[in-house]
Amino acid sequence: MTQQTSLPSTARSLPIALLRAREGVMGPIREMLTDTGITEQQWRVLRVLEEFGEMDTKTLAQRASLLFPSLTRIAATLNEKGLVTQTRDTGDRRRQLVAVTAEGRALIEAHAAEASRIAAGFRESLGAERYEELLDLLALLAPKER
Amino acid sequence: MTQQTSLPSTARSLPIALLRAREGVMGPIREMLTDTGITEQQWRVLRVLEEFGEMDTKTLAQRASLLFPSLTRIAATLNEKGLVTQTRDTGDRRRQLVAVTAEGRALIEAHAAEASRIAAGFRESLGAERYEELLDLLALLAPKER
DNA sequence: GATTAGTCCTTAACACATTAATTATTGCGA
DNA sequence: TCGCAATAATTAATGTGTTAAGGACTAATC
Repeated sequence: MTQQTSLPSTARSLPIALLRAREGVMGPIREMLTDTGITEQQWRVLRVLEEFGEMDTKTLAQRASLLFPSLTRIAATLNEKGLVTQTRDTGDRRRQLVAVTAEGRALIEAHAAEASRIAAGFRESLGAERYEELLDLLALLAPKER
Repeated sequence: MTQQTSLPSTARSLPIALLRAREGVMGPIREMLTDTGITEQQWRVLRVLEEFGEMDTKTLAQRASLLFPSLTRIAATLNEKGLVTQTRDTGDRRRQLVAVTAEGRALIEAHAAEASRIAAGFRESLGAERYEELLDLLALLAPKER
């Protein structure tokens, strides 16, 4: 009596499908980032800071979808590159505030046109309706807020 | 005159949405894998080998969505654990063939029930129709075959 | 059959992901 | 105020992702 529980074929596996879709999407983006000298995660951090302004690292980690230990290194790297500042919260010295510098903003703006062109390309390739639908479906799978 | 090219809000960014969806999906799966002693990628390799049988590493890497250097390390690790075998192709000694062992198969079967329960859970939470639709949309974004 | 190019795989180097342990600071209660 | 739990951040350890370079073998060309 072998159990023979039917695992889904790897070809229709949701985790693998998500992985492969992300590979496909990141391809052109990685090309763009190559000549910025920063990584995909560093770009995400800058984007979030530019959109929402200075914030504490906990909020930053959530918005950029990064774990704390990763953010520690990334913030330090971006600081060394002069793209962000790190300051202690005077009220609670455990907390750290991060903000994008003028140089960081300049880096984003220098590539904003290409980045939005790439994003628009994917939107167009799926069609606006299916694209929005996809984003909604993906949001349903995201981890619940805590 | 600031340029003000409209980058999509990070909240509606496709790469970030894919990342967060994957986090959500991997949560329960990671829990399951914790007591197997193997990683998510190692599990993927075993799954592919169990589904398709022995194959060369190039094919294996494609089916498991892994880059070659990663697969080199992962196959070596799985070999040490006694979960796969690695043999040279006698016809072309550059090539390597990988196969799952009985022990590897046993590991999969020991967790197949829980794995398929998790997969079914996601399918149910979205509804079968939207679930299939999601897989189709994701497939459209995957890298083109070469 | 020696040179050359191409293919398969490995190694190296650096950055990130994940989990766990550690440090620094704050807040609370005996 | 002393200790102790809770929170914010860092460090450590292991494994993977990515790019580039290297090594081994094969195939093509002359």
